[in-house]
Amino acid sequence: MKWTDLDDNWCPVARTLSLVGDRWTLLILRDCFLGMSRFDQFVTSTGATRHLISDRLKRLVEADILEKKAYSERPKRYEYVLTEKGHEFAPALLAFRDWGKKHLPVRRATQA
Amino acid sequence: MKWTDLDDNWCPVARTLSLVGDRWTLLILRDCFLGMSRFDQFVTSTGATRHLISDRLKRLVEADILEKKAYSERPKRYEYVLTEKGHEFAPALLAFRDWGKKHLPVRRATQA
DNA sequence: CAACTTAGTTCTTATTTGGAACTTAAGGCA
DNA sequence: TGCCTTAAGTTCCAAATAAGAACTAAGTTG
Repeated sequence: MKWTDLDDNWCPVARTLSLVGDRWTLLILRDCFLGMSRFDQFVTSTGATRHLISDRLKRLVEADILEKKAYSERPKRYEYVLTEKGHEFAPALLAFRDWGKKHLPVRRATQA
Repeated sequence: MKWTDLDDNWCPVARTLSLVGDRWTLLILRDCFLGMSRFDQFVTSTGATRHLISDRLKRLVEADILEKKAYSERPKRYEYVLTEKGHEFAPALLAFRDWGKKHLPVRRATQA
C-alpha cells in the first residue's frame, strides 16, 4: 500500500495516519514541540537518515503541518515551524507520552 | 534503524513509537476498539497484507497490548483482544480521530 | 468426497530505508 | 588566496521491508 492510499478513507484515524502514521514523522513532530526547527537538529535527535528527514519534512510542509521559513537570506537557510494545524496535533503526542510513561518505563537498573 | 532501537529512548513518546509507531499497528488497534478481533477481519479492514497483519499481531501480543485467546478448540481458532494496557491506549486514537475530523475532511464532492 | 473456512506461511518481486559521500553557498582565518 | 567549517540537502548502492498471490493445516459442511 502506498503512503497516500488512506487519504480518502472513511475513518478519520486512517486519514490522519496517511499523513503522520510513521515513526519518523511523529518523532519530527515531537522535536518541533520541543522547540527544534532545523534539518540537522532533526537528523541528530531522531537518528534517522538525512534522506528520511528530507522526505518527511517535505510531506509535512505539503500537508500544512509545518511551514518552511527562511531564517537567513545569505546563505539561504531554512527552518521548519509548526503551523496552527500542526500545533493542534499536540493532544495526540501528549497521549503517546502519557501512555509511554505509564506502560513503558526505562530499565536503567539492569545496566551498571 | 531497527524497530526496537527506540525501546530504551529517554523520551516516552519515542518508546511508545517503538511499539506502535507504524501505520498498520495503529490501524489494527483502531479495529480492536471498533470491536474486531479476528485475523481476516484485520486483513480486510486495513487492506494490509496477511504477512503484515501476522507480524504486527505478534508484536502487539508480545508487548501485552493484545491477548491471543482461543475461541474455539476444534478446530483451534484464535482471536485478539485488547488487554488493560491496550485499552488505555484509547486517548491516543481519540486524539488522532479528532485531529483527522477537524483537519482532514473527506472530499467526496469532487467525484461524481 | 469435494468445497469451504480460518489463521496463517511461503515465495518472488517491488519499494523503502540505511549509510556514507558529495554538493552548494557562504563565512572564518591564517 | 587557499583551506576548513557550517547548514541543508541530494545522490549512490547495498540491505531490509513490504506487496501480491498462492499454498498449507485442520477441521466442517453439503
